[in-house]
Amino acid sequence: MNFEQILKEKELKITPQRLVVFEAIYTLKTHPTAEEIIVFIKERHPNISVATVYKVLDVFVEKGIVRKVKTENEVMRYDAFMEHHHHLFCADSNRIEDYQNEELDTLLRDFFDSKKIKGFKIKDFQLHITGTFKNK
Amino acid sequence: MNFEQILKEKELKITPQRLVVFEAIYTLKTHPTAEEIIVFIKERHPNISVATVYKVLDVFVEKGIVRKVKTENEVMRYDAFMEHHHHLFCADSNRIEDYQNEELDTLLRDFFDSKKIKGFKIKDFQLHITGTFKNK
DNA sequence: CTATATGCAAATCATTTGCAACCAG
DNA sequence: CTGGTTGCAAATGATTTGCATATAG
Repeated sequence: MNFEQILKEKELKITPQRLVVFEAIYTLKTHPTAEEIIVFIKERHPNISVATVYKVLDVFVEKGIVRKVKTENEVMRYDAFMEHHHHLFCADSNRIEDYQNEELDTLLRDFFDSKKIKGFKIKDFQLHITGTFKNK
Repeated sequence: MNFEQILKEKELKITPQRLVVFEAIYTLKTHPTAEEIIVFIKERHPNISVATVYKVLDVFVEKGIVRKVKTENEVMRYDAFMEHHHHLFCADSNRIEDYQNEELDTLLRDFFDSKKIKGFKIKDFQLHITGTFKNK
């Protein structure tokens, strides 16, 4: 894949910094943190600014070149509901709702019982459903 | 549910602060942030310390009384892999791997086609699979 | 009593911002 | 040229920490 091509398609200027951030993300295949990307970059381009890396990453996410992975945190949120359940995330706001469905759980459990994931032992799974709420 | 009972079971001392945090989380049904919990609490107990709320929440999570909801952020992570896919989260480390499976996607798509979620329009879904990696 | 828990203020740490200088198109 | 980009240093904001004091059991 050609970085310059992608930038051009997204109507972004081709700058050395952007190419370098691209290179870092594509070389680090481990869902790197911004921190890790910065370390990687600093090794070969000590002059690039931390703020610039963040800015470039923001633009990339905005343009759909790169995706943020949902992980444990954020502004941390707590859920008192301890039963196995899934979540509905509103695409337009911070609203989150619980979603529980026995049938879905059975479906998934059966699926993973028959189709194991090589080298991975499943403890639990949770579906993150993104969309929009109609009411309210 | 009896808060004092739960604390006792978990071998935690029953303190007014813990009861108040409990009350906040159970009253706020919106997956509150620590911030929101603190605001709620401050209104009725202006004397409780912010640091204490964080400490209490940490203990609750540790003891399995409350759960952190996985959301967009954390120390933010970026993924260059833009195709629809799921994630394997290592329970013991920060390792995350992509997981892609056509069959699973079809299964889920079919499920949600027949079983709509009331008041919610699904745009996308992503399965967060937690477990342990055998190798490495 | 004694280990735990709390409160305070200072410290951390990722991320953001403001703004002047820079450079891609 | 000229607006989009960069770099710097300072600002922000959530969360944590150290430590002296308070308190549950």
